[in-house]
Amino acid sequence: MSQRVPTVRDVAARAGVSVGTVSKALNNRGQLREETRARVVAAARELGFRPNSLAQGLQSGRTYTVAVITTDRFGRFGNPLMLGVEDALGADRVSVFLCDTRDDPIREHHHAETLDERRVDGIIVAGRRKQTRAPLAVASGVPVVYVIAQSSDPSDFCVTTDDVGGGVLAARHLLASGRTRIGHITGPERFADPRERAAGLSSVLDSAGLDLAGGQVFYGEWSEDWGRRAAEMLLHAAPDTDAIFCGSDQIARGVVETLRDRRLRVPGDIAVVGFDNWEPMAAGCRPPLTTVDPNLREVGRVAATRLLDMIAGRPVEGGVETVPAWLMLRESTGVREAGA
Amino acid sequence: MSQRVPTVRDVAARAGVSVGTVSKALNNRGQLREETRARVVAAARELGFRPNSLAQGLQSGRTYTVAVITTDRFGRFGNPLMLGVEDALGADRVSVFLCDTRDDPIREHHHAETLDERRVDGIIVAGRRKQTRAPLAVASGVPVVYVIAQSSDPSDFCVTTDDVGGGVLAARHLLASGRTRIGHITGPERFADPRERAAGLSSVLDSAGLDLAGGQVFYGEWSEDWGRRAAEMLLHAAPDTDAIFCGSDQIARGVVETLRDRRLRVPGDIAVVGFDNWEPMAAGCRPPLTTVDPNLREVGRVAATRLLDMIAGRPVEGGVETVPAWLMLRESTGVREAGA
DNA sequence: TTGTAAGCGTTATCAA
DNA sequence: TTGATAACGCTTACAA
Repeated sequence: MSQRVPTVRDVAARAGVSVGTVSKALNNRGQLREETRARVVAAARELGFRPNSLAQGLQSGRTYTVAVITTDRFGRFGNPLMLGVEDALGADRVSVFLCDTRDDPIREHHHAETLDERRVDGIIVAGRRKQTRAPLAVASGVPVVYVIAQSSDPSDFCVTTDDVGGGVLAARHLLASGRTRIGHITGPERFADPRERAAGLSSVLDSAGLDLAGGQVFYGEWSEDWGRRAAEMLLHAAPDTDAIFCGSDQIARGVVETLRDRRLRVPGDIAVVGFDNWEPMAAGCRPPLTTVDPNLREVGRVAATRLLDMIAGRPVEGGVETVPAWLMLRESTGVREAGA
Repeated sequence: MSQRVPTVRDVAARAGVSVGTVSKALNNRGQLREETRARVVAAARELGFRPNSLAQGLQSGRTYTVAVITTDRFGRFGNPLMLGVEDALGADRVSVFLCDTRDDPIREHHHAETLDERRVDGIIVAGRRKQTRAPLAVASGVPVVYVIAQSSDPSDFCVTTDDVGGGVLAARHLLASGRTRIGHITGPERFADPRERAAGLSSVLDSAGLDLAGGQVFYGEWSEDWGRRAAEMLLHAAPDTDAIFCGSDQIARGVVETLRDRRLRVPGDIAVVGFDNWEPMAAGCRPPLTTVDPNLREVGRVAATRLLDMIAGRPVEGGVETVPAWLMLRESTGVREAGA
């Protein structure tokens, strides 16, 4: 099976030089006759030589490897984040260990140990929700960047989404489209993310001298079903509602369904804004959903970039960096139909 | 920043023994006085010693690392697969490099090179669709397992989903629920996956002496919108249809929406079966979708297990191993309501 | 029972 | 311009 892989020594022998020369030739270091360098390069190619990165890492102390520890790789959350991480890391030939803790502290600890042993250059710890967590138990000296969930140690660096800003974005857009009776249906009140989104909405409504339709934020679950039920409740409390901002695209789907059942047109009678920009959910909706994109890909990119900074020894201040959200415009907030 | 990490030498010094003794003590090898072993272990713990896995790998030729090369980490596909892979690998302290090619051959080649250099123990190449692809261009001798997309080299090993079987499952279930006028709406005809699902359905209908409602398979796109449009077409062609098997949960969502618009009850008038068991789509549907689960987690588990076999030198025959699908029962195929 | 030393595949230093 | 040689941190014969 496992045939012998050529080493610098093999290349050296074939090129008729010493191993030191091979190393210099292949890494463009030191002074070498051009002819020699060419001969070495040729020999290396002929043998299909690939430098053993373990040996390189052992010698250099750098592994060109970072790990992403995530509590959930399911669904909408982890994927755009990973994309952004790879955007930033890919250029540098940095490879990514993916570690899923499945929300289990034991697993996390286990992974942290393994990563220590593997001498990764840095670690990105990604949480699913905005909350404070204990710092990762890893060898001191290894750079760590926290994503979304931030470390309880204020000297740690964290990058996160702008949920308040997302709420503001949605609210301003609805006001600009001429809506004034805006309701809000979202996830569990015990989580910070939905509370921040609601805060963003409220701040805009306050400045405009408007009240929340239905007189309250409808906190509930992250499900379509909650969207359906809450929409009933909201419309019961405030039948003249002309817009609903939803804390997730899933909730928005449920809301839209209820509206359709009630023969209310979207956006004709009621405009709907979602949150997440979870493509299959938002684009598949009828009508397609205008929704706040939390910019997770950019979050990932920023996290990885800062991590590279730290690895390179460039100072990165502790604290939280917030990445702005943006609004994906689709039809659910389109201009009111003529005659509506 | 980067403080010095303790080595065997440090542990040896602290325990007052030699490095060789440390190694033996920590790895339970050779004959050692129990007292000495304990002293070494204590010293190691006090120093927070973690063996450098690069050095271990260099020396042993094993890195306890495998890579998963995937063409798309988006959405429903990659996540359950990765879960299964980690199920099988986790026990062994094997870490996973995640490489996303973004469907770009250049990127794939680039990743293959890097993985060669890193001396990964094995590689899982995951495609999104059932098709034949060129073998991964990697150093000979490195075990590779293909997932879903199979290698054109018949001596390579591939594990894949049972789409024919999935179609059979759906069909039998519908027949068993008393449906006889079954239509089929699915994805693009140019892909093998939807064709196989259709073949499974047809085989069952044939044996039962039944025809496909609407007289044809409705091939189209993997979108809700296609589901909506195709449902109209199907009902136009065959108004007495009493069940629709859909090639994806997204399509099924669209179908269900059209049925609701037409005041047709699901499952009362028409039963609907989806494909994928993509939780948020299928469970969020009203009514929740009965759907074929292609068992991707198991596919991942099998792939990783076979890869470990190959790495361990246990022979694994080339060819394709098919993992059975199963049916997730929800309400969209429930018993007909009384009086319907 | 323990210590010494060679070797894994690189890179880097210093001589030649 | 090139070649020896010593690290890097570990495991493992083999010697003590």
